[in-house]
Amino acid sequence: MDSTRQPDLTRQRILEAGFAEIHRHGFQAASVANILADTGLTKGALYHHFPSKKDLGLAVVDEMIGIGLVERYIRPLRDAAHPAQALIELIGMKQGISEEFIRLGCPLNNLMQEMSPVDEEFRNRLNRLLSQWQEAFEETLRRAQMAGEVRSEVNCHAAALFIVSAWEGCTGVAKNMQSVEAFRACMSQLQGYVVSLLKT
Amino acid sequence: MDSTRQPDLTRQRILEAGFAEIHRHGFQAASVANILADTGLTKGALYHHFPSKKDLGLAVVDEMIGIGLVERYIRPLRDAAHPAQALIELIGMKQGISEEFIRLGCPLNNLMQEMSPVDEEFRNRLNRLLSQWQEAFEETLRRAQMAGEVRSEVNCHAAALFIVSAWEGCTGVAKNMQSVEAFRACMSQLQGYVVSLLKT
DNA sequence: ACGCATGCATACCGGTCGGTATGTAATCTG
DNA sequence: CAGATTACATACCGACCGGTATGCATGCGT
Repeated sequence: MDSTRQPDLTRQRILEAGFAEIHRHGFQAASVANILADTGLTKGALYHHFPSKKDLGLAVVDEMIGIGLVERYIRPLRDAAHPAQALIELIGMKQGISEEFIRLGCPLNNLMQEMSPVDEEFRNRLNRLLSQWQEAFEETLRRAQMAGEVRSEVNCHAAALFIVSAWEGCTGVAKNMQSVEAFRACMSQLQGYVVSLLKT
Repeated sequence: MDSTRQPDLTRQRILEAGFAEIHRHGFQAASVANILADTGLTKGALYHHFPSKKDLGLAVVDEMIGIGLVERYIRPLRDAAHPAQALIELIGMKQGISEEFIRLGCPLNNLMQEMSPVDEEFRNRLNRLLSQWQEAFEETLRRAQMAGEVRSEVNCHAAALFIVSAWEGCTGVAKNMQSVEAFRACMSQLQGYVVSLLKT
């Protein structure tokens, strides 16, 4: 039996259940009781590892959403040998889009829309992730620009901001329409925008 | 003294206070008590005009957000003599963007992100507004296409979907960054996308 | 002028919320 | 092996939530 104490593992379980609950209901409507029910733990455990519900939420942002963002979207761009191609492929999204993701939306976008006007600390943490993402796009565009693939007059910073914004917009609208097709159609238009930045 | 009974006026006051409260905190976190405090009314008044908090929310969607959407964005497009120009100008947003709007975001987008996965009735009502908006863009693009201003191979339906999505994405990101500049920069890129649909 | 529906105010209720105080067993330290 | 600290479980609390039952005054139809 390894039913011995494994504090960092229980912490991780709380984080995962917290992420799922927040993804489903948003942060404010997320119920601590539900998180505990999912994990089989009790309040003693949660409030031992996290001072408050808000701290749990912030930890979910950093340790779940942030890490996922880097692994899924940022690192593939940084590691890409051919930046322009990698960017277009990433927006193409060969990787299966889970139904769940369409139904519940992008966790980062969800929390931004909900928490930004309400709590400065949330806003700052979320904004940090957003900036990382934007910078990854900007860096990729700049690399492609230096490689002569992107037109020299393109403002990479503004273009990167727009890509992030449009991406989140596409996921948001697709969530409302509950339509994977709409998402693909929308992202396809975004792909067209990126292509329009390339040299002919 | 006109402190006589004016039921439709009090109903309107509840709607307006409800809209403001929902805009600030979202629907689920919106407090009925706050709405009443803002109006100076009591629960008796609210639950006389609306069966439940949810019904008030749905009425806010239809009678406040929906009407505002039509007046501000849809009708100017329908009435425009020169569709392409009107579309680009609308995205250009000469009309002052209130700080409030940047801080709190687009009411339609906020509610979509919050309520779509949670409540089907909300999702349907919101989706109806979204579709109206998209159709207004589509119609405008099609008119411009028939006038020979937009390239004939452009898919007006998909382009309209993207414009709506990117628009909401821009407001969402600007809200998170709390930056009017970011919003303008982002919308400027969207403007560039629309221009790219025109004949050279 | 009278009766009755309408328009609101007041008081109250059960339920859920995040958070805390306390207890206790397991683990680490010396 | 003893003591201290860590890692939880249990029980409980006040605050707020949306909603309801009731009361009462106004305005309207007749």
